[in-house]
Amino acid sequence: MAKRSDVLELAVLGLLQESPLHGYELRKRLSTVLGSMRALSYGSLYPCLKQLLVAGLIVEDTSAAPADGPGTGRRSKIVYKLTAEGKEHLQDLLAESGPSAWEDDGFGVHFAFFGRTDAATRLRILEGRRSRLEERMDGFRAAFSRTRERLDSYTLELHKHGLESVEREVRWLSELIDDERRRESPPPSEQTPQTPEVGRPAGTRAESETPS
Amino acid sequence: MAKRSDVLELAVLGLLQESPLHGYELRKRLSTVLGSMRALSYGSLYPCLKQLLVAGLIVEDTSAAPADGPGTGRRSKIVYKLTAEGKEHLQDLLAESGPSAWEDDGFGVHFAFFGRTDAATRLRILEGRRSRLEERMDGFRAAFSRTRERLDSYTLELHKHGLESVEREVRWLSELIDDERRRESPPPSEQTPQTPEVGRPAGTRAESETPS
DNA sequence: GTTAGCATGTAAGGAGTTACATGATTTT
DNA sequence: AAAATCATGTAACTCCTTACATGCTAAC
Repeated sequence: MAKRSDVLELAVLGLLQESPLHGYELRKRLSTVLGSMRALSYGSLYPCLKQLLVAGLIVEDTSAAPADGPGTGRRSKIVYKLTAEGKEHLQDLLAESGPSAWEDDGFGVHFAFFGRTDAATRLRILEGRRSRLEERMDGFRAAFSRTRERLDSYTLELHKHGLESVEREVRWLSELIDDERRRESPPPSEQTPQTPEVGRPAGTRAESETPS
Repeated sequence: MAKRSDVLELAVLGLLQESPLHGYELRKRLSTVLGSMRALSYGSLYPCLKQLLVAGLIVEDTSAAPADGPGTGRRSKIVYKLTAEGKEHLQDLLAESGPSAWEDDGFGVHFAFFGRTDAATRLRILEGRRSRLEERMDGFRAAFSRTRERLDSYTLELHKHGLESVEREVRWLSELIDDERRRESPPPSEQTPQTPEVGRPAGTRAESETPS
């Protein structure tokens, strides 16, 4: 029942499912693949790996051993891979669609693994995230009108920019949600009822990519 | 030389300069006035106030005492105000234009108090923030082109949205910087050399507010 | 052969949260 | 008078970072 911050756990297991990795490489991917997540330190990563190891969710991948060292078990890299339990646990985490998947960090990580998430969960997470942001917008606007006159212009400008950022993300989410819905129940399909492009996840062409 | 997280310290001192407040009210304003900052708990705020108190930067404001209580010093609210030292220290913090003022949280708080910050510092902070974001953009784009083919569409979509968000903030900052520069050295002023609107900080009309 | 980067870890501590504990004031 | 909200605080705990310690490997 260890807590282990959840998002880090999901991120690590998710990346390891794609391919076995050692810690150093894992950390780099956490920065790049999960753009949302700022680079985390080894001081966080290695203890986390150790916990996952003792929990039996990952193991050292001996099949990738170079076996070129002299004598006793020499290896400079420790490559980890998921166990069966780890895969199962990852599925549980991916099926999670509660508040933890709507938070700034949590959402980014969950979204990054949408390719491995089932459609219904994707939709729940996107909608949860959106209503979370709509709440935040309401708070913004309330503070806005309540204090309208007695805010200096810089504070006002900051609020305006923040509000626009949130509105922008809501629009983005709405497009993604529409895409998901279209995939789930495609329109009556007036002609050529082709399969709904299973290989191509929704949302690939949102905003700014004009159809050539 | 206590560290005290710096941004919280700045936020508290900055708000108290505007008007003396008690802890409960202070916390509400931290959420609204400083929209960037998510609501922080009393478990953080009260210890911070205590530290500022023993550091001599704030004092309990006895002039605001209701004096309606029976007998010995009865008051349910503890109103804090800045001391002379506190004001001085606040000025030092506001003059800070290093990396701590470019970070996500730090920037928001510093920006919120730009009304009390001198022009040169404002410019340095805005430019520092912008180059920080440009670094982040470069990282994004590098990861983008390096892994272009082997990213699933959801991850790609996430990166695209993140990149566009940063680009948008950079444009916003560039407008603010231009405004600041215009205020500092107004153009040769072809006619009617009026004073450069001292009462109205720059950047009040960035984006989306079309001149009516 | 020495610098730079890869690779793995640990110990100490900073910064903030949750949960708890308490009581006053206002509203219903 | 009960319930909600205002108001102040503490203790334990979580999560993460910084700084340190170590050694291997590749490049110059």
